Amino acid sequence: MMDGSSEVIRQRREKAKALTDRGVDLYPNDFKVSHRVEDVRQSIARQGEGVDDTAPFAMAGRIIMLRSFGKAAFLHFRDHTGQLQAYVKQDEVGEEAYGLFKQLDVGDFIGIRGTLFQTKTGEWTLLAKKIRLLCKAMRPLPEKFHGLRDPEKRYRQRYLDLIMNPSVRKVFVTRARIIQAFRDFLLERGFLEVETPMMQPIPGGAEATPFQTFHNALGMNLFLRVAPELYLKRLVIGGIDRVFEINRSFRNEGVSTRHNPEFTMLEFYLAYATYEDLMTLTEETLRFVTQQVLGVTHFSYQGSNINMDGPWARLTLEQALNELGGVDPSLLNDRQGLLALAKSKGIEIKKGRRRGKILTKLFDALVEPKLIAPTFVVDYPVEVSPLARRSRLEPDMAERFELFIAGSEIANGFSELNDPVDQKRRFLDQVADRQDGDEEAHYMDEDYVTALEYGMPPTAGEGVGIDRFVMLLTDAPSIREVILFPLLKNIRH
RNA sequence: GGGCCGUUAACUCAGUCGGUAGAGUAUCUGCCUUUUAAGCAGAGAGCCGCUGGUUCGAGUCCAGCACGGCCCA
Repeated sequence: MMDGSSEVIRQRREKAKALTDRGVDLYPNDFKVSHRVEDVRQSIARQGEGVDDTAPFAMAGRIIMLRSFGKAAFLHFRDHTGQLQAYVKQDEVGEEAYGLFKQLDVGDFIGIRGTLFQTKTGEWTLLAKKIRLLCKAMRPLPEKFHGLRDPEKRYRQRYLDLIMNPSVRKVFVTRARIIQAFRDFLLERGFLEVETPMMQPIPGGAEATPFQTFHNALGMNLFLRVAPELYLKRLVIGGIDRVFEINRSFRNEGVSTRHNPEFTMLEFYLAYATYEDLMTLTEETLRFVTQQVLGVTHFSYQGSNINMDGPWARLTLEQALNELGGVDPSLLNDRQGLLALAKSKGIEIKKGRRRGKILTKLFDALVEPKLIAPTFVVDYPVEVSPLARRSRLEPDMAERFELFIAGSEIANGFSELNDPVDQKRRFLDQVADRQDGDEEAHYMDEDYVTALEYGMPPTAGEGVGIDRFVMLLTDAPSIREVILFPLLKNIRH
């Protein structure tokens, strides 16, 4: 258990004490590394049989496997770039050093000076001339064959997960490459990357419940942002007319396989563009990232084959509800009828919700799981899109789309509302919704309206759920598999 | 918030009808100087998630709680 009194841990402590008693420093920091495992692999690949077997190497890493004989041993050690076998024998290191070496365990960090040779099976191996302890591990690693499986331990002690499960490490390398590919794509097109406040006096930019906090010195309530949107648009007003941010937002909601209270979003804004332009750009971006990371533009996600080649399907919200959700078109403008339908499907709609909200709730339950191939859903009611521009043809509709892949919302974008008078009216509607008990409704943001009054060029903007997209490209069944330290409850005793 | 499932050695897991705790790996001891989940022989290791209840007796049955997983809202 975690109290450290188990037999294995007691034995480690005794070994550590025995080493200390013999004058061994358990935690030195003066070992200089000349080569990483990757360097050795590359040099072998380059030189093949011609590798110089007298060249000295100084290498370091964690012992991850140890096969010990009487007076010799094979071990595998690992650094960030890979793992390599080493051979330690008494004839080479001497009796004294070999005696100390016998006290080392799997999990300890070591430094080895030696030369390369091939074993009789042809495996390139570091023959130790000198071996040193660099850090004593006081707890044993999980078992080598089955690894660490308990999901709770994997998340709470992610370092063990990373040591024991190579596929986990691969997921997070892929995650980093995905983010890099998004960044490369946008920088290439002249976007400026910025950072805007995560602590906001008025939370805005999404319909979501915020976390609240308090600044002591300023005596000021603050919210963790639910989206960076309103700040990024202030930057567009300030003349940065291609701008993006990749960072955390926070929503005070339950956790699930698709929701973590803190999550990573890409938001970008492009002036002189419309939501139509944005859909085209979204296809290009996501195809580019997929191609960069996977080398192809198709992949399998949880048994579904996903092809990112375009053009992607486009459906209006009402079409989707009708054709995929089986909602009778005559009901679409009948609030009472929609409420009855929701009730019959077991979908909870809180009191006083307007028609648009009911439509999107029905959509989430009846349509979203069916949108497997990349699909844009367009034409959302204005009342659920308080920051989006009205359609010129249908003023009750917003120029807005959401992108769905594998039954999951991946992106949300629209032509931005830049009419300050309309924006103020929309905020007032949201305030009314909030008074009707909708905790997710927007707050009034007078300062943002003032900013709009200075003039924002016609602009289109979008948010992309990075964690969800990483799930797709890594075939992860849960968002916790793509977040290094997902939020878990404290263990109470 | 609701439903179902899980929690046993450091790790991965068994544990029958309620009868006093098992395996593999790891660890420890001995042997072993080219192994590949090394091998052979031996040994030690447990708050059975927590609290209560039923019972002569609970890992096992019941209730509550905690944490986790999946599904639903």
